[in-house]
Amino acid sequence: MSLLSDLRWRGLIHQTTHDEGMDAWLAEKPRTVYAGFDPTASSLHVGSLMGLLMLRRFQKSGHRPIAVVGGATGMIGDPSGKSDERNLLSKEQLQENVEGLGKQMARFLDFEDQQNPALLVNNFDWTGHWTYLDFLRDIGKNFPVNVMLSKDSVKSRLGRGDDVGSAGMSYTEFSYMLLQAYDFVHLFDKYGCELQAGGSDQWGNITAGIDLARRMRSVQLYGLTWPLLTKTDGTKMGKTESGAVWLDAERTSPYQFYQYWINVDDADAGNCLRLLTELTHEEIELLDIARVNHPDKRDSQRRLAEELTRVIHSEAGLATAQKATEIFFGAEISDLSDAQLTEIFTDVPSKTVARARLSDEMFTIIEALVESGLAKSKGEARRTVEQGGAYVNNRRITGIDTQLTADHLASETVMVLRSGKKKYALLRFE
RNA sequence: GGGGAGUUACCGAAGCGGUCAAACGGGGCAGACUGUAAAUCUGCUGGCUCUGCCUUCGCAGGUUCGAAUCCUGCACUCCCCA
Repeated sequence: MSLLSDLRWRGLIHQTTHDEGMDAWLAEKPRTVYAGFDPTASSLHVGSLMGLLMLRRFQKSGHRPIAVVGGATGMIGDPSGKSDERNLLSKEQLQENVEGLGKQMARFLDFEDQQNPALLVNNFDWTGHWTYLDFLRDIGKNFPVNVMLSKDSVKSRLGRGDDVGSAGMSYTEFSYMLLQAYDFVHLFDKYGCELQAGGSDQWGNITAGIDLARRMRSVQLYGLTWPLLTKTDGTKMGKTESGAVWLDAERTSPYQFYQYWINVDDADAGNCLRLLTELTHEEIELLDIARVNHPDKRDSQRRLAEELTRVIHSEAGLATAQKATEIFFGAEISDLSDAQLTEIFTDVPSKTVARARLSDEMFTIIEALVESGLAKSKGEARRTVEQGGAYVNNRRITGIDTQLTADHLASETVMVLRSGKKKYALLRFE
């Protein structure tokens, strides 16, 4: 099956510039394809997954992917899909973000491949040196304003001009598409890049690049967009109550990341499997059937979480996330090492307590709950125990007067306390 | 400037001399149920060295054997009239 028909089957094609000929064009020889990434944050998040995976799919089919971070365009702010003028980031902030993003991309793309290594570039490198006059002469000359005005990204903003509060767009943002269009031409010149992929909101910018290349170089370039990743309830994928789901383990631990996908709605699971994994069509269809017959097993979510966590946090990160899941959902904790526990409970608050208290003093479950912060007062701790909500190493503690001793340690120095179903805390005895 | 109403625990809101750590609702916490969802049901919900003691009812004083409840002053909020 060809790459393009696979993408179509998955629902990953929103629009292409050549619905008819692109398949054959891609089959003809390895092509170079690029997608852009917005450096407004120092880490990639779930929203960037589509682009990264798209490039990865192309690379696996033998094409050469180029990831472009928008060091220059990020300074301007892409108006596409935005209802308001964007705040500009400082150059230093952008530089930092660009570096952060590069590291994460290596998880998706192979930069070492002999045949078609991926490439990571920053568009500031070929945009930064332009002077305003030169840019207007050489690039701006090729942009008819009437065409620019007809782009959706511009129209939707201008239409809002008479609304109170959110007025129009600045000249800066209006110029954004020139920069992105020039990126495409530059990448064609330097790397022979002939295809640009992007989210459906990038259509206008992509076609602007194709037009520019036709005018400046008399070549025909290609473009395709993928649909926006949304949930059936209309909300954005990758958002939780506590904020975005990041691809950086420092911001979103592998466990949290894994859990996010485990909790995907049944209604969204099939779509996610298609859009975000590389599972075969057969396997996805089997999961569809399983989801209808045994929704409670949640095989789809499990598989989705597994695939994505593996790509982003590697096999080891996946193992940690799964072990943590097992433990967070009730498995008794014993015979683990400090290191293992620390890894599993990265998201959990911990407190250090003098080891002597385990042997010399009376250290009761009540004190432990208060000490760890799980209970605000001894009264609250007492209540929790009385109601059967107190656990040490996931084993329920029933007696209010229960003494904790070295026997209650889950590892060399750590004890795992839990209040209720999900609230955990660690006590380290040193 | 004049007149009136109010200020109670995390929030809303009862209580108007002892039986008030203070009804009720929401929230929160725990338990049961469950697919790590939602709903539902049950219990708890000031602190402590816990059959008792301590601190809470805008703030400061006072009356009384005894005050969240009565009196005085102060602060803030709201409403009405100018």
